[in-house]
Amino acid sequence: VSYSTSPNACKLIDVRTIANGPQGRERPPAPRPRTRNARGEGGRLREEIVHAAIRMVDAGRAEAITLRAVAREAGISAPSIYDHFAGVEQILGAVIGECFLELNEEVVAAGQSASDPVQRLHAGCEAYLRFARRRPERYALLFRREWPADADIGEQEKASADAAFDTLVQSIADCVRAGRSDSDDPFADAVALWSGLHGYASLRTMHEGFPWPPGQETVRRLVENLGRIRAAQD
Amino acid sequence: VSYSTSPNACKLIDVRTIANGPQGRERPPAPRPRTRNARGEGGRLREEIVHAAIRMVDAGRAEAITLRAVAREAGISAPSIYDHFAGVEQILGAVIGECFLELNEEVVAAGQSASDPVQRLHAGCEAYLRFARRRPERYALLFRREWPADADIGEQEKASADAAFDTLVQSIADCVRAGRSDSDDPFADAVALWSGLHGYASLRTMHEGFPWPPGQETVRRLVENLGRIRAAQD
DNA sequence: TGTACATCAGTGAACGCGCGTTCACTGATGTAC
DNA sequence: TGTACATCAGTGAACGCGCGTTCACTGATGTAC
Repeated sequence: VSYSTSPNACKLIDVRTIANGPQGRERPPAPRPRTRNARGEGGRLREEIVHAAIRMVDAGRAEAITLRAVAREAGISAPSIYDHFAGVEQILGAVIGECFLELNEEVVAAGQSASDPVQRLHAGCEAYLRFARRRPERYALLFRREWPADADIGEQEKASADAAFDTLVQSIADCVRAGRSDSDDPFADAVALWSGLHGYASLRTMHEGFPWPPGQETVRRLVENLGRIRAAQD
Repeated sequence: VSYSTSPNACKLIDVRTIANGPQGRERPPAPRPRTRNARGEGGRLREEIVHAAIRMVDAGRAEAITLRAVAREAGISAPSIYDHFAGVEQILGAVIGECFLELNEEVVAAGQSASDPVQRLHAGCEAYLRFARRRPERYALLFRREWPADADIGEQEKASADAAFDTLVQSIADCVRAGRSDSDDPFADAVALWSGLHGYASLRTMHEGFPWPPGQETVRRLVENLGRIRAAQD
């Protein structure tokens, strides 16, 4: 049953025409009709809500995320949200959790790609910055907002964050073992390197007018200097 | 003429008591009465508005900044704003401009404090991070929000930003000249260093639970590695 | 096999609120005559 | 010196809007008897 031919749709249009008087205000964009989930599948709406919110983030409308706006984007009525979330903060928490997992998984995967430890370190850092460049709105959501107090970041997210940061620490430690880094404290140097990566990702997207050094130049400096990489001896 | 004894104040209270019915809702916090500016001094209100907004930022209520909320904080009626600003974005632009000047001036001043170039570099970077630690809400306003499109950052602000960044570049260049840095490109290294400082300032205030290395440890690593400082030869 | 009922997956209308913006106004102070 | 007037620095009431939240409801689908 499509929207334009359903009896309900006709009724809606009639009512609005009358309510708006003869001059007739512009009709709001027709909400695509949503076939409700089958019995027992009600939980699917939770996913749909989260993905509607992610679509808003990706479209640069993160600031406009409200309970009603997410409901509109998801094609449902506002009260339906409450079956799945206590409020808009919980939705944002779920969005942050999902994006956070995505970032961490990409970093970990990249950190396993090469055999040379210096290359692995570069690959992990580049993966981090690639995410920030490919999904600037998601990255901003993750690192330029306060996380809602009850974001309820789960064990899975915490573990993935630990794994991603550990990729960095271990890469530096591997470089030390291979005689390619002078780091005296891989953890402390990883903290500094993460700071550098985040700062660059953040400033780069914010201040587009700044005369940034070209290409991978800054990443290279961050990784080599903060990872205390020593030239290969071959 | 104090609020409680002025005829106007009495009238207001009466009206409210009647409007709220006999049960009487809680009265809103009495707005301290504001003696209006003298004739010809109307421009002062602009400053008062900006400082009301800064107070809100410092109180952690930056997200709650609206035209009406700023007016309340300033002790004036909402329409009075329009004599001085086109809207809340212009207020925020002025706030950002003022905070930006403050940060840049502190960095420049610190960068002139010592005679040893390595000490000057450290001093400038520490001043940057000190601002972020002392005024975390202002720092977040400057670097974790989009700036309003019509923020109208003036020439003065641009010049001070250039001066502050130049302090960084010149400090590194001075270190090179003094044989204390291996930098082959002070500008590119300053970009990396600024990234590191911003990233650290930003992450440090955001993720308080993280096991940050103690004290100045991370700053030291950022400055020495990204500034490519060589040990003194004495 | 039929049928009454329970459950599920939502909806529509309504509420009170704070918001941005407009409009006509107020009351003190300076100024021209 | 007096007085009418202009200007300045704001105010108060009102508007329409989108918001979060509540409530009673709807209509399809499964289930017990």
